[in-house]
Amino acid sequence: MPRSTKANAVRNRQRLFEEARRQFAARGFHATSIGNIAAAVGLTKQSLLHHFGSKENLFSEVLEDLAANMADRVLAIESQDLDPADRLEAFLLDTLLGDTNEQMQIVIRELLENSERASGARQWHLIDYLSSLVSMVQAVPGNRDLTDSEAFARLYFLLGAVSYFKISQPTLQGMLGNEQKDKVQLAFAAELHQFIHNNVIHT
Amino acid sequence: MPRSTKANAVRNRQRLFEEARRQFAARGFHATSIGNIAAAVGLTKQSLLHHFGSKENLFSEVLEDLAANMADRVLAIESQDLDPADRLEAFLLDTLLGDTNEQMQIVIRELLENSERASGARQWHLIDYLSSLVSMVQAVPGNRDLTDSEAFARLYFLLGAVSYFKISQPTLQGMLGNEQKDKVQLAFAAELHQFIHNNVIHT
DNA sequence: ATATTAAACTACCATTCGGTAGACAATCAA
DNA sequence: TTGATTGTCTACCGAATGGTAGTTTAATAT
Repeated sequence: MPRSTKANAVRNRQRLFEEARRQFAARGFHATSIGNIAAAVGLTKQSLLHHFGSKENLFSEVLEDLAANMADRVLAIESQDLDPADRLEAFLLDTLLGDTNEQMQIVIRELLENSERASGARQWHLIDYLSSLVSMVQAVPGNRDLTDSEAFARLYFLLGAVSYFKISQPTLQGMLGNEQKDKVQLAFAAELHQFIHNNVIHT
Repeated sequence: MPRSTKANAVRNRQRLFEEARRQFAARGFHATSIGNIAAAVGLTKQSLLHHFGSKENLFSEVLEDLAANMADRVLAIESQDLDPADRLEAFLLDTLLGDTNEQMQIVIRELLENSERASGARQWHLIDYLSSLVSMVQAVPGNRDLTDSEAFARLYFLLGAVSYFKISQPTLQGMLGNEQKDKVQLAFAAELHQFIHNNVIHT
């Protein structure tokens, strides 16, 4: 039984990382123990510390990866040839329906943490993300006359609705059952569509 | 120096309770220690346990109080003589601008927890709350033809936007500064108003 | 072949946590 | 007055946590 192979090392590091992201998203930073993360992938806590140095480091790495992935998603949408309104809707639908569960959970947990600890440079990842999205909102024909604050508010309105709905999924399923939950999700997407295209003057 | 007086006992219990709500909202269940709560009001952990039995009990009591307060707020709005659309807007503005910070934080934390632990009977408090709000949405003239799923989706859209915006306040302040944040909040409220009154056929 | 580095392990440490046990003082009921 | 109850305390326990130290094994470089 080999106790260390170079081939598995990078793979193990990746598995630890993904398990960490999963647990941080599901339970939050404090409630997650590095021992649990390591055990979940069949390693020990000390192997995890060997790869990542400390729990804080590991978490920071998760946050950086998350920010990069969110930026990638925006870029992927922006590279598509769509009308501004459709582009905005495509982004929100991607956020709503795509594999963004863990990201949304972690972002919201960070928003909650910000009321207590200063939380240093982390939010500066967020500001670039939001800026590009505000531009996306302002590009919609009906929104050209909006001030920056108004565009930001409209974006946050949409983003908040989608994020909140996303993290409510397990609760809604438990409350309404599976079919009803799907119906509501369909109606929610329609709501989104209507809101975005409401003021657009089609040319 | 008296170590126990009946007069202070009930007051101490109340102070422990409020400090607990504050810390649970700000840090979450796991990251909050009963020792910290007790120390913050000048008592010991064991006094807290005397009053509340266990950390779980204390938290449950906070949740019950929170549910009662949310229901009260709905009732207070419902008792006002307002048009249905104005009533819905009044409720959302109360949620947005009122002293509901800790409540929103705790509710969202519970929504996040629901992805991991079963979280038993807690969500059944939520369902009554949401039901009364769905009725409020359906009472708006323009919404009479909505199915239950559609009304629920519209409510959740609004409630999500407001909740997310509410808990983002500290982050927004740090990101935008105080004046900009207030401008955005004003624009957000306008957004809310427009969304609610958009489809209303005024009679 | 040998030395070095990397990756995993066992063992341990200091701290913190929730909770229990028991003592002591203050209030109230008899 | 006396006995019981209540509120608070000090002291302690077992479990879990993040992290350190040191060891062993496999791969790599010279």
